[in-house]
Amino acid sequence: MSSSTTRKILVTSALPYANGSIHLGHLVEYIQTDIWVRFQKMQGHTVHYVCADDTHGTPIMLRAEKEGITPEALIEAVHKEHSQDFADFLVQFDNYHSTNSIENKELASGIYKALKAGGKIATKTIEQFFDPVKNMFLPDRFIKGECPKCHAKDQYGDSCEVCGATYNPTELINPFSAVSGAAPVRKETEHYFFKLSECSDFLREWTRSGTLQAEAANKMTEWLGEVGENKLSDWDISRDAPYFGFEIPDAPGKYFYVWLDAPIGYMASFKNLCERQGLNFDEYWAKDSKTELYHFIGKDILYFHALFWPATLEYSGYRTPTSVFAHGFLTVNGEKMSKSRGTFITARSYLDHIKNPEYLRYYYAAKLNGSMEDIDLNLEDFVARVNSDLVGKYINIASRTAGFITKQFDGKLCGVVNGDLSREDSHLDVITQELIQSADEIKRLYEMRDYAKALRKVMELTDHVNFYIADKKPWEIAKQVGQDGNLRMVCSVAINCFRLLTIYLKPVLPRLVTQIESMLNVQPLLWSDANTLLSDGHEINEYSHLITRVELKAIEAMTEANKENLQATPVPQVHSEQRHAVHQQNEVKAELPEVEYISIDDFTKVDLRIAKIVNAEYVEGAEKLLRVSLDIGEDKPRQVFAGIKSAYDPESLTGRLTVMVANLAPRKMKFGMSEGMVLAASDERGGPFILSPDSGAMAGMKVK
RNA sequence: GGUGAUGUAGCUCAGCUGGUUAGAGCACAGGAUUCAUAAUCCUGGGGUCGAGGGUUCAAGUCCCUCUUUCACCA
Repeated sequence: MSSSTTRKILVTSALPYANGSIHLGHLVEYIQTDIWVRFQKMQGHTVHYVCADDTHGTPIMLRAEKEGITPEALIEAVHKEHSQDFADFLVQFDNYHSTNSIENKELASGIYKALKAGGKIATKTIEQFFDPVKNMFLPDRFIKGECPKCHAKDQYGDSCEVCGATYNPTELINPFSAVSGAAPVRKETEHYFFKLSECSDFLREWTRSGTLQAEAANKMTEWLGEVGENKLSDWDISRDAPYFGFEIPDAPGKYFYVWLDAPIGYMASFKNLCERQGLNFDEYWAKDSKTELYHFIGKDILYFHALFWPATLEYSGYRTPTSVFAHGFLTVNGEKMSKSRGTFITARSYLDHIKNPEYLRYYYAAKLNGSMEDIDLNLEDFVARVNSDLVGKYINIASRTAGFITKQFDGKLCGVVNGDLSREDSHLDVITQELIQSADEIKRLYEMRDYAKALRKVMELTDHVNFYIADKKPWEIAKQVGQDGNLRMVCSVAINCFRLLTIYLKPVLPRLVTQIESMLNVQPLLWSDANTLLSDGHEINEYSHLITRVELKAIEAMTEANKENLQATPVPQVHSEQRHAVHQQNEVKAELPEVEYISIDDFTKVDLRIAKIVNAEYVEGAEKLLRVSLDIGEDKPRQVFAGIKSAYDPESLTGRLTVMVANLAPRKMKFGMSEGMVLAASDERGGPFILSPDSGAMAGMKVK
């Protein structure tokens, strides 16, 4: 069967960002990759599967600050959590490293120097938003404001979630920093660029050389433009301090943008593995490497992996990837994962409720076909499919025949390989042969990452084995006198078929298969074992239940638990500044499953004061605002624009006491400066309702 | 808005370069069976293949328009 020589393969999955937990969307990719890697290892090839946490960038820095810990402490904790999640889903990395590692720093610096020496680095002065309070430049995602198209409030600096418009943060109306709330100012800064615009010939060549799926290649031509047309612009690879990352050599205060060093993390993780295992790094990464290199990614980060990454490698003297395999997104019950529906499910939550990771591995595998199409996790279908295929069909084969062998034949099988085809029961050879002959087809499908078709084939074979058993009726043979040999033959055939099916399912169900190997009393199964059968007299161990059904109740409990989770997290978390090495797909904007507490210190930062409304009036041209003058015991009253026009007449407010935020950063509005904020309650049931203190409170008193 | 993909039985999906009455699994109904933690086997109902035009002897499959859902537009 296999005349193929041993291949040397390096495989990666995209690096998850160290800013949040692994969820079921992430797992599509890791499970897809892990199955492929296990499959290749079963072929006897030399395979190294490496990954790492993506640890740099503004969101990590700010989150660590918020939690009062160092970024290093944050990423170490997340690394531990991620590692455990992957291990529990049987994702078997050969190395799980970090982009904040010495190897990565050296490689990133080396690559940068090589690019610079090759004339591929330029500097340009650009203008960026700057937070004058926090003293830092702000990524687009950290600037919020009013959408220039539909005027929705509180939108991110890159796109509007209400109308879907995309724009530059400079176009936002009344922008403010999501970090400090201050109005950002424009400030010039020098940035470093990778001259991607000079790489289009190379990239056009590379993307056409069979490295990408057809759909992905289409997208590339869209990005690259027609021959002669240069649609690529240079890539901004630097960020200013403060930034959690690697400082650029000879450029104090300038740091590598997280996306520069993230994919280099693939190399760094492998280098770390090389150092521990004595492997030859250059054999895999040198320009003339004969080994294979594959990156599994989500389709949202194709841009980085099919343009920036190969160009970076090419022009810094390294080999380029053999292929980039992009997959689609995960939907749950046909929709985006949603916290309110309880379908935003973390890896840990799944394990807590469903326990068995192999159900999910099987279900994903049954859906994955190697294309960029999205896949749907339909929870009812999940239960039906897993129970029917794995318990009802596959495991049932062993369950219904192994007992005869152990009870009546001391666990000893008879040989089936030399069955005489002229015998009346030659059918048994037909079924066994069908299974053996399917090995190559299934192998081909795994290789192409069409696990859906591979498993459909395996389940078709499983059906055939069950037909066979129904046809032979071993339970009837067992009642007949003098038919022992026949009974033993039928069950031995079934057990042999079960073993073959087990080989085909091993990449998907590694833990279950380990148990089966022990029950069958065989060495760890390799793909080449599909050429052989169990010998005459081979002794198997007693069958005991290997797998239980998924309960729909467990699914319901899981989604319920995740709904509860949502209610505990009313505080929206600032979204990541960019897509990261792993897709952040379907991630709802309200981040972080944990409750976010603030300290008393955080609270006292807010200066709340009793304010006397000395005047209130309509603002010409404003639909929602009233101009309010507030006395808080200062020399002159504060001017505040409050969005309470819909609920209050100006006259009725004058003279009232209420509560204001006195130290909110002043904001220039269309109608003038607003020097604070009047607090008011509202939700879908009504409002706004401003607050009133009990009698005795005086203007200027601090509220705490 | 532009681009790409997507829409096939209740659910999840197959349908290659157009070719007989459109398929599978699950679910459902009836029957068989009892070795197997009701698993298995047989039979059956169920789809105007998103909508409308067109090309063709022949279209789920090619072309056009519209539409659903998703993504990308650095």
